Amino acid sequence: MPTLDTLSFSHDCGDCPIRHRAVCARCEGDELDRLEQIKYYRSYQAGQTVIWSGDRMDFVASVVTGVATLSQTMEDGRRQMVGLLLPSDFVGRPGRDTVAYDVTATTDLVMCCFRKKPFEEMMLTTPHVGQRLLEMTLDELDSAREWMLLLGRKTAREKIASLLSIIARRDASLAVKQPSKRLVFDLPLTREEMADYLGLTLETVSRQMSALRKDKVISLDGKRHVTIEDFDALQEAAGDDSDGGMLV
Amino acid sequence: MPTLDTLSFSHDCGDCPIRHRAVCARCEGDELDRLEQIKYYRSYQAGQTVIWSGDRMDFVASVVTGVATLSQTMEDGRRQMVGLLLPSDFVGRPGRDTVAYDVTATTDLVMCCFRKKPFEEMMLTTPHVGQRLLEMTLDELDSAREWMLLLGRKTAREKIASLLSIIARRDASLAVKQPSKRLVFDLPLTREEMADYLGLTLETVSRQMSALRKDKVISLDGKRHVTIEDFDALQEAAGDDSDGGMLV
DNA sequence: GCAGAACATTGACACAGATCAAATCGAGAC
DNA sequence: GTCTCGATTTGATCTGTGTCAATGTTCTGC
Repeated sequence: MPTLDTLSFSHDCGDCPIRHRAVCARCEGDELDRLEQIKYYRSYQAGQTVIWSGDRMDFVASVVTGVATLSQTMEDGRRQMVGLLLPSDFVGRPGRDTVAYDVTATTDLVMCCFRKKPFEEMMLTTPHVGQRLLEMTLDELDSAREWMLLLGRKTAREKIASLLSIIARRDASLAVKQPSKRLVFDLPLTREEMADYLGLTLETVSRQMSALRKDKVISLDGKRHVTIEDFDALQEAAGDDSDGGMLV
Repeated sequence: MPTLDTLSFSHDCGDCPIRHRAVCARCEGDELDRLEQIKYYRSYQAGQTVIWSGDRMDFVASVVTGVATLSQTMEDGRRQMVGLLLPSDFVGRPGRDTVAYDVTATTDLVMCCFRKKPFEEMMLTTPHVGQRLLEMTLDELDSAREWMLLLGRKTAREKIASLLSIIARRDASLAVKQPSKRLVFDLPLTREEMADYLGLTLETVSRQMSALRKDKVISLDGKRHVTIEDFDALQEAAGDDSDGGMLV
């Protein structure tokens, strides 16, 4: 079960967005200065492509606000999303200089970038940055594997419920603090993007959203504003090996 | 396109199997001695479970000979393979002490293990071990994402062709050196395991294997011994964004 | 060589989700 | 307000893969 810890933000970072996931939590003095020197911000509009697969990528980055996706496309146009980047997520591969995926902004997006060369040099001299990056990569590998279970074995309804649950856990306005049960958030994805995430068609996504609404698991206000009426029922529908909390 | 480099063995390691993927290629003197001290071998028979999901795992390891799988199971028994470990592959997560997947030997298996605690200490004092581990983890993440495309968007025939191509590239007796075209190897997986890899049922796997045989893309000698009659046709059938070689 | 078990193939049929098509909704432009 | 266009929903139908069931093959131990 993914710990809330790895999923939650940690906005104690003031000026240094990469601390969103605490890459430099243990950096001090000099090291912070060095990070400051190689960092800059980039903004993209909803729908804009950040980089195309195969392009040279000369920076690594952390999402500050907005949502981006990684996706792969086959020659005939079939598309599969392989990464969903929410605020605090990291993108970029120290040690490789072209990207293997299209990176797209699905909402307006601000990223905090670090020029790659100096970042890599910093990794060599500052071991805990590399260690933190390893942890983050292992977490991503875990979530990729969870995603594989979803793609390979879950039904359409379970896929939708899983996606809503994933987004809710990270994105839900924490204002609504009722431990589980009702959660409110805005979907950062179109039906088509949801379909690309889940390995479905957009029509199936739409039908299953309607079905969950009819079953009173969620309710919709407009197309994007979602209320999860019963989080436990949603988890149930997601087919997750739950036990809800940390019991057992 | 996965480089042959990341896929090929590197058996220049003599006594130190972890060098299979060159974790300690740059280790010398003292460091090698330390690795020697914390290492030991384990053997498993085909079909044996190495560890169950949720168990404590107090070692990290490298596959010396044989094949192992990582898989996830849902409460109702649906199963998805999420990792395939061939010789030279690494398993284990420094920094986390329980496993999230069942690890199973699908053939007789020998692993070279390192006790985790001292291995982690070694990572702290020997940065290049951590760096190499980061590279390996990033490679695994790439292949997990390739796998996600397969699970989410490929047809049954494309899935089978992709799997055969993946195994062939790593496993094929390199004796048969004809650049592409004919390749011979033994499948290390049963039809059911192939199905768990691909998100299919074993019946569909069997039917598609028969179809590829009828179309003269492969031929079978017994159930397990496979000859790829036309590697290009197989790649074609896999729907891979090829261009076959390094042209373009 | 034979019995039994595990593994694999093949067939008939069912159904979840894809495809094709049409209707409806909603946000911005004017 | 209302026009427009993309996003979404809904409907009708088709199809690839799953399911259930029977049969065939290969390997092991005796």
